[in-house]
Amino acid sequence: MLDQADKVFKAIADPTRREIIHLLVVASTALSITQVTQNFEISRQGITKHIKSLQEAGLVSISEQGREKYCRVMPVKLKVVYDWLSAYEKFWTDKLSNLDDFLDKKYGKT
Amino acid sequence: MLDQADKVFKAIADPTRREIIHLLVVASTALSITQVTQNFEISRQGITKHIKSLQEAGLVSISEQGREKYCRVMPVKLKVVYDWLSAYEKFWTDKLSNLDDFLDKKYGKT
DNA sequence: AATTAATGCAACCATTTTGTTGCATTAATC
DNA sequence: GATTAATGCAACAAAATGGTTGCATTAATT
Repeated sequence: MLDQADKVFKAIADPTRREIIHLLVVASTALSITQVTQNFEISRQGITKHIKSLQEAGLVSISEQGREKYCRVMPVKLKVVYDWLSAYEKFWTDKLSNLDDFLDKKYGKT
Repeated sequence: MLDQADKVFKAIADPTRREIIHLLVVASTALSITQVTQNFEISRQGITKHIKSLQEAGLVSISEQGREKYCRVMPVKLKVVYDWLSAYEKFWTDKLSNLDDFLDKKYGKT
């Protein structure tokens, strides 16, 4: 069984799913499955599968309303990715600390 | 053909590959394929395949030295993920800006 | 009540992924 | 020169992925 973080990483690995996330954030409102589908070239069932995987990752929550299912994005769930990345962030945000690391290693930590 | 960003997202989707990245960052030195393998339960060939996918994503660079291949991690390549995330970062870093967005929408932007 | 629209369910398919094993090759060591 | 160690190459297999289609169900509309 994949843990939640794993599901999020897998969910965002697919470009279509990243686009769905983007669409729902930009829409800034819940969209039905049909409405989501209209923004893509693939079939409704294809979209449904993607949404299911997003839902299992917690990235999308669904509320039923009559015969429609409204999908709302939960961007906060992307935080696990952000947290994982934060351990490596220093490698691109702070050139100086890279140099520090380098010098620490070369001349010994003070 | 997958673009580079896509390869990075796919590369980090696998937990073993995320562990390899972590191992190489912690090691803070290049490790041979055999050395990497010793830190996992799976076969050398399994590791080799993972390293190949990390290499194709640009996340690992390899230098040959005699009969050995040394793997060095290039964490800066994770920046594409960070950049993608930055569009959503506001949803967990700043509660106030969420409220601002909400009020902007409800009462109109000033 | 009949029709239409939104979705669910299931089967199917091709491709990719994640792993394995066996054997070959090449480089280092005794 | 023979042996050992690090890796490459190739075949294989199981499972997951990303997509399709056909038909059923349920809810809304006319």
